[in-house]
Amino acid sequence: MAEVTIAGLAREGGVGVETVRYYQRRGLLETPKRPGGSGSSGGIRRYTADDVRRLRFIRSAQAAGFTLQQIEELVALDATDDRARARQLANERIAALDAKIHELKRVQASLQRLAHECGSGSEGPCPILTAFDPD
Amino acid sequence: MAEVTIAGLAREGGVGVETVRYYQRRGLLETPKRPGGSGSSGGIRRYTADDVRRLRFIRSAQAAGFTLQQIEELVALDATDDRARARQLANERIAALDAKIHELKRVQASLQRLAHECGSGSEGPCPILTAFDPD
DNA sequence: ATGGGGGCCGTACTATGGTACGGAGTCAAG
DNA sequence: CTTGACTCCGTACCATAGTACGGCCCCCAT
Repeated sequence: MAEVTIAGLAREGGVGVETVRYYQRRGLLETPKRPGGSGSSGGIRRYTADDVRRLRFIRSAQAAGFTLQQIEELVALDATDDRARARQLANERIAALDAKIHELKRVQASLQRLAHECGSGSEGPCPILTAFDPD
Repeated sequence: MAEVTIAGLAREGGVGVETVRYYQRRGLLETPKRPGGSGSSGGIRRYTADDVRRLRFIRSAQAAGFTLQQIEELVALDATDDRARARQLANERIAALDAKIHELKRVQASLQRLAHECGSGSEGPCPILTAFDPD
């Protein structure tokens, strides 16, 4: 893949340009040097496949429930080889995801019950407020 | 259960007093009348088991991924018996939860792979940045 | 060489879901 | 009948994760 401008990077990562710039400000993405060899304030930055990977990593980690701050730590960790810490963060998150998945299933079941009770005909109360009650 | 003050309601719902007041401002919880029969600016409000149920409903619905705005609609809906709309909201959320659960499982698997690859000994790169790569 | 579409940068604004604060009122126990 | 804990209310502030804007610069095609 050829090097791209910030708009290309954003497109590859499925985010907006402003989001990329925001991640740079947060230190999650590097800001490559401007090739300013001749001009007064430099040229246009170019981004590599590595940058795309990193941006995608951020999005996946976010989907995993990591906050940007934690992702900051993960990115830093990738450089330092502190395996123990990396394992710790991963395991913490795995446990948290386990809990989250179970909770989502629980509320999903409640919703299914609600949709069912609410679904037939148009009689009766359709008890929204008690939908989650006897969990 | 006897009637309680706002602190009791908050405790029952597992939130802070300020959060209860915030929900009242948002119209998610009702604000009972102050028993101001005799004084200059009324007394202290009392909350019932119904209010506790409602507060718990809000928390569960939030856990289900509804925003407070959507919960506002659900609460309003409970009064109007618009079954079709209630069913629609429930089904939308069920589908969204399905997608979310699958995504969480996916990233959880990636984390498990990461923890495993990162877990033995202390050699090699421990590829955090590529942990989510070949999804 | 010029015009337009990006890129660059700082700063400001947004939405969501709270959390904190200060002053005044109220209530129950000692 | 005072003290101290709690309530009430308005308003202000916070963190998170962006999103928008305006001015300037750069680069490439026409």
